[in-house]
Amino acid sequence: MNRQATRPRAEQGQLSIVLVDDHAIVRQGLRSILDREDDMRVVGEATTATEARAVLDRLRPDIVLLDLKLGTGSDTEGLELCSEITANHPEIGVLVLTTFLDDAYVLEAVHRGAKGYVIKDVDTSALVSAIRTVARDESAFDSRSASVMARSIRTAPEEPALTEREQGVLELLATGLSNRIVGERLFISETTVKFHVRNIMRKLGAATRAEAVYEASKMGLI
Amino acid sequence: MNRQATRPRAEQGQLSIVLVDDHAIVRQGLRSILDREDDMRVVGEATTATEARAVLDRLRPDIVLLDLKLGTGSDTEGLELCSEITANHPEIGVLVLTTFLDDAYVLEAVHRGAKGYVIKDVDTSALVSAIRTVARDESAFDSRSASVMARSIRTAPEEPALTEREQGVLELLATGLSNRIVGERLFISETTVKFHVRNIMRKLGAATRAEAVYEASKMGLI
DNA sequence: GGGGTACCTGCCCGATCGGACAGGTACCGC
DNA sequence: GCGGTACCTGTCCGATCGGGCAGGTACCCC
Repeated sequence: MNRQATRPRAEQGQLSIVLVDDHAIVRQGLRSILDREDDMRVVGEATTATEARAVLDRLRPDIVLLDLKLGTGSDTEGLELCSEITANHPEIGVLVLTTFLDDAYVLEAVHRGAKGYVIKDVDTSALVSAIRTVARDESAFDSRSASVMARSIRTAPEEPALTEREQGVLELLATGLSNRIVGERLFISETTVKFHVRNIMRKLGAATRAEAVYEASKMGLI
Repeated sequence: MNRQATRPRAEQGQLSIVLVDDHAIVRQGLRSILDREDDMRVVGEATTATEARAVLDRLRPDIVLLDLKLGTGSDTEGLELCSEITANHPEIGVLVLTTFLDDAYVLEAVHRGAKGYVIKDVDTSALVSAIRTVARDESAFDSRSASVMARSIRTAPEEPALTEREQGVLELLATGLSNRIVGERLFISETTVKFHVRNIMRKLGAATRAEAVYEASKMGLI
């Protein structure tokens, strides 16, 4: 790989990088790829969010390669970590490097300040170049996550955003309960349940409760 | 890592290994881990099923580390490859090494002759030991996939196993179509659709179409 | 031939749904 | 106070669903 004209900001002219990923295999692979680049240096690793907080506080790297899916803890732990890093250490560039492309995750990561989003099946040169891009404080999104963002912008106007009540009704719908029974469970009238069901269907663009449940399930709402 | 008593069957007393994975990072990580073991040797790599067929025919390794999720092609491409390898080269040990634990995938892989199933977030020593286990023609399943198999055996009697027709009906249900419209789409009568819908609900243990769609969505049927 | 399965169809009926009306309370920000 | 939102309730009605009944064809395996 040829050197780039840009100059990183780390101590000896090298980009310092921390890896946050719960897969030893992946960390090993990244190390071995990045160690070949003489302007990059992997200075630390973390396997959990807690570990990452400590490591980043101490090492203050230029770049964090962050896998959103950390084995331990909740699904959103990686996203929360992402927020924290960009809030507490705005000088650190967060490059999300994860396995699957999930529309919601891409957008969420961007909201939370990630400077790039790359899927793990990119080839090594694309990854290395994404890191250099983030180091220049530019955005590095692979073509697929970029198209997710573009689609989100095009279709952004209409956001589902269910209310708490609707969420509760939706969850009971998914278990196959009738409006009357849902009402009994939530201590509201059947009429009110029908009211909420209609709003849920409208917000999710569904024609029937079955489709609403399907869409909600796809979107991870239930 | 200490040597094992068992003797592998490769040419110079080494286990020959082929990696099949579409992620360059993962291949790199595996290489760098396995190259440290003096009784193992990575002799080839493949990123697609087609490539894997050619590589395996030529190299006949002792072990294949196979990622079921190959970027290109259908979701089942990895599984089909698994069948082919065990059918055409029964002497090759297939160790599935994949990212997520999916009950259906574990069971399917076992059916198709995989000798082991390991999730990528295992630590390196567990992986190395799984490879040695498969080389001895024994089974190497991590605790989680083993428990999936155990659960499947316990709950095996009742399997959903939708028929093709039911699958087709289910997919249209999820899009919010009524029985009548589903019938029009599939060129069958509304009565027949109702017949299938009832069978789907029975098999999935659902009381309504909405619950059926939810369960199916959770199980990855749609 | 018998048994199993997937598949297809009809009729009937009560329960439920989806939607269109028309109301109400409570809280919050300007 | 006024607008906005979330929430709650009712009545009416046609369409749809869920389930019980009874039948059919075709295929494969033993």
